[in-house]
Amino acid sequence: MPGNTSSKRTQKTNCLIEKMGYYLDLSDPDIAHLASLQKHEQTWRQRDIVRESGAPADLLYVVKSGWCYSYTIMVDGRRQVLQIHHPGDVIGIPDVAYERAVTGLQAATDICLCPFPKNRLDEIFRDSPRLTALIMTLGMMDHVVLLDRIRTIGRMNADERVAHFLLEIVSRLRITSSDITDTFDLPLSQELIGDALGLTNVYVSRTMSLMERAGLIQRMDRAIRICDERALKDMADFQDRYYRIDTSWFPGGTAPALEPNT
Amino acid sequence: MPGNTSSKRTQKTNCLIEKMGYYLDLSDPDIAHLASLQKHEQTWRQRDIVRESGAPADLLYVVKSGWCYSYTIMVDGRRQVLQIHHPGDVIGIPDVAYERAVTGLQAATDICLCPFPKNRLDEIFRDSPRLTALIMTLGMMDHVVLLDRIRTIGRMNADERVAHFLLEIVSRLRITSSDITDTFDLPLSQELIGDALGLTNVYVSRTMSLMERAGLIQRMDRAIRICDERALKDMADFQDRYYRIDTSWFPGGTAPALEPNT
DNA sequence: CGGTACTTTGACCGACATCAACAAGCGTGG
DNA sequence: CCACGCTTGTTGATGTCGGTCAAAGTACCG
Repeated sequence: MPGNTSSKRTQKTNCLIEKMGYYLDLSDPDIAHLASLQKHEQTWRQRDIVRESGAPADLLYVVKSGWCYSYTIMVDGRRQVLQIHHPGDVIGIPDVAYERAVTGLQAATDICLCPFPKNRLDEIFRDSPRLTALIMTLGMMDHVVLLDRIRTIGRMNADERVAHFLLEIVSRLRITSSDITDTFDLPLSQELIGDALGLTNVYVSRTMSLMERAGLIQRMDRAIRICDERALKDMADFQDRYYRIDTSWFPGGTAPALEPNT
Repeated sequence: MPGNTSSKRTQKTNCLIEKMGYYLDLSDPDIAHLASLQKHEQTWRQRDIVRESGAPADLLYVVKSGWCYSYTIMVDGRRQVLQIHHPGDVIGIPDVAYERAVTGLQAATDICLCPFPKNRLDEIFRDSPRLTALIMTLGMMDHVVLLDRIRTIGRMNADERVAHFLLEIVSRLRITSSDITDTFDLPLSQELIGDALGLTNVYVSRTMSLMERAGLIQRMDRAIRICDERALKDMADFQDRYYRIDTSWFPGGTAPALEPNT
């Protein structure tokens, strides 16, 4: 069993295995596989650029600690933040389809990532159909989260967007940190949040101030407390995409993976 | 055969195989697999709802002819169109992760789809790692297209959004119809386009009129002619995600699939 | 012919952007 | 220890892009 430190969020010995294990019973070989993806690790400081958009897309990354984000820059300099990556996430699955990275990758806090070459996926595909299915499923979850994001940006106004954003973050954190209830640290600038939601930093500030005054949330330093989760969920029409997935179709039933083929 | 119109575009004998074959040399067993997914077919009339959001997500669909789209409805009745599906597309890969469908699915034109149960994917995973990789890759392409969409909706103004939208459609059509150069039929109402781009039908109308007056596009009935593709690409910062993918990491090299494993 | 779906155009309005100024916190270097 | 720059958050004044509402025109279809 992956160890349990006393730290609140990031310092689990192995976030990836913990996250995967949340969804599925992992066999020993599967655990070994996952662990081997994290042999090499590398750290970056806050605001460091891990990978530029357009760079060769030969690496994937497992987030070991800290937060980072994928983004694109428009010709006129505007930025769109596409995804926030938390400990336990595998970054870059979509880039696998292309020779060059579609998005940039930047550190939101000091981070530790474990890069691994994308052809390592190939091994997993051969050795463990069950792990393959899980990795695919995690990719599809990301996909669905993007659909939610499109809906949010395309058809919701500022306060609904912010509410949705906060709820998504909490849901995500709750997977790997079951002790999180309503308060969490949000190490993201309002400019970043704005760039994720298609708003400006100024309007994010106004919106969050209003939400706080309305008693929906509370802010202490960079920590956020969700005061009225029910109300937030209602206003943002929020669905938790992280809580539960369908593993019924996975090869090998719900038991740990059997020996691969014949 | 479902009624055969004289139409020039959709009535290829097998769009899925054609599209897959565009990216990869397919082995005979692979072709057989793909063909078997399309044994059953079913037709819907324009505006019919194929599947409601929240329905059991046990089926995937291959589009045989016609256009349809995925969407979500907000509590206040507003709609966000998430994806347009063309002949050859596989619909519902992301729904595989969940027990219930995340999006609704509706016919934009009269359509013919081939539904197949999602556990059929399981077979493919076992039998053909190469086809597995391709299906995953197609899923990731969709993913990347969604990233583009987020960028478009989040940070671009109306004319840039429309330009991007049109270019994406042409790129997509060009995969399965190499004869399309600059003119194509666009069987989508402006309301639908607006719902896809986070705009209103009114403003889509205004925008397209302006673009026509500016000589960027030309409209005859429902057909669109891209008059100045260069200019459109520049204004929308458009990247073609469909033209070329990376298959170098696929199992079995670039040759037609070898016998699986060992 | 009447009904429905779709497009177009005009008048008006509002949500959010833009610009700008200020304050607070923090790391760095003297 | 203070000074400085940098990043971040807040608040106000003003502007604009796209929404809303409404009406009229057109095409299609039963």
